[in-house]
Amino acid sequence: MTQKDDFDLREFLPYLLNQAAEISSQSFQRIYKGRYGMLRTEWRVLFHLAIYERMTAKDICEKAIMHKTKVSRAVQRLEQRRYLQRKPDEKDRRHEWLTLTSQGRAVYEDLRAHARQHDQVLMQKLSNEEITVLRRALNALSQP
Amino acid sequence: MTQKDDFDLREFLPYLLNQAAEISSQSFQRIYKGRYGMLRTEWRVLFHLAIYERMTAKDICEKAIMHKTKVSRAVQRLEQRRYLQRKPDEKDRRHEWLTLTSQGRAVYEDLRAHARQHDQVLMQKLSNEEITVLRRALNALSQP
DNA sequence: TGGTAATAGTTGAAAATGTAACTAACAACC
DNA sequence: GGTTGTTAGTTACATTTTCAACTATTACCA
Repeated sequence: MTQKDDFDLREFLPYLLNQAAEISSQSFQRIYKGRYGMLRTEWRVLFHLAIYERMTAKDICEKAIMHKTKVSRAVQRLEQRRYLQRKPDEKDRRHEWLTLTSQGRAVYEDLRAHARQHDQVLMQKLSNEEITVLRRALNALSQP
Repeated sequence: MTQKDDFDLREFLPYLLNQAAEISSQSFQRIYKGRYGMLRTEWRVLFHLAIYERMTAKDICEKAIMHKTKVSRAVQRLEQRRYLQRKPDEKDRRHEWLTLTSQGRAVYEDLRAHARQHDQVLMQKLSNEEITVLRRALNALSQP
């Protein structure tokens, strides 16, 4: 198991990004899964609604880069748990406006605290300068 | 859809990492999926074997940070397509040594060229300094 | 106005993944 | 030597995700 070949997989950005994303998500995943039995798709929808307050499923698809069926099912489950409410748009009844219930907001507040803490731990692995550059670079790469 | 709240989801590292990983993987995914009907797990195994030449499934689990069932199934499919061969270890028959066939190597050569090209495109979004720091940061974050 | 196209969102079946239990081979200890 | 524990890898089943087809509503335009 020795390395040959001039193409170093460990420098291939999609690979590196995937590894880092996977690992850095894991311990946070344990939190929302353990405390609320939530899936990754669900916390993503929850967080988006908490921050933007009022969105349609379409908005979430675009912001979170999730497929509409994923969003649709996450919304269903969050609604069942009474974490969000749907309200059809009066003008265009194809749209449904989604907002968190107070219960949903409470869950968000709790998870947000953990997210912050988790972020702190991750950032301890990096210098301030690295964090700044990393954020900038990740944002640049997230533009399709 | 206005923003409130002091915690900015868009600065949360696992979120940023996931977005960047997702977007930057997509166009490459179209390539290995379109040309060879491969899954992400499969190209990951293929690349590892191409680079390290000779590994056990366990080795791949560790290097690629993939669960053993994922690796097991990816290996099965790659074997069915005659991209790799298994050979039990003589000393310890719990281990199986995996190597690419010439066909598997040909597929790798092809995908590697695309990977390089894809990486170039991604890196055009970043400065040289950003690339350096990004790689270092991603490696740091990938240590569990 | 009526007919076609486009959009938001849902659903069902197929594919992929995660979890836990399993087999087979070896190790270690008595 | 036999029992117990450990390790590599597979399998079965439940959960999630993907893909394509679907409904319902609005937009476009002759």
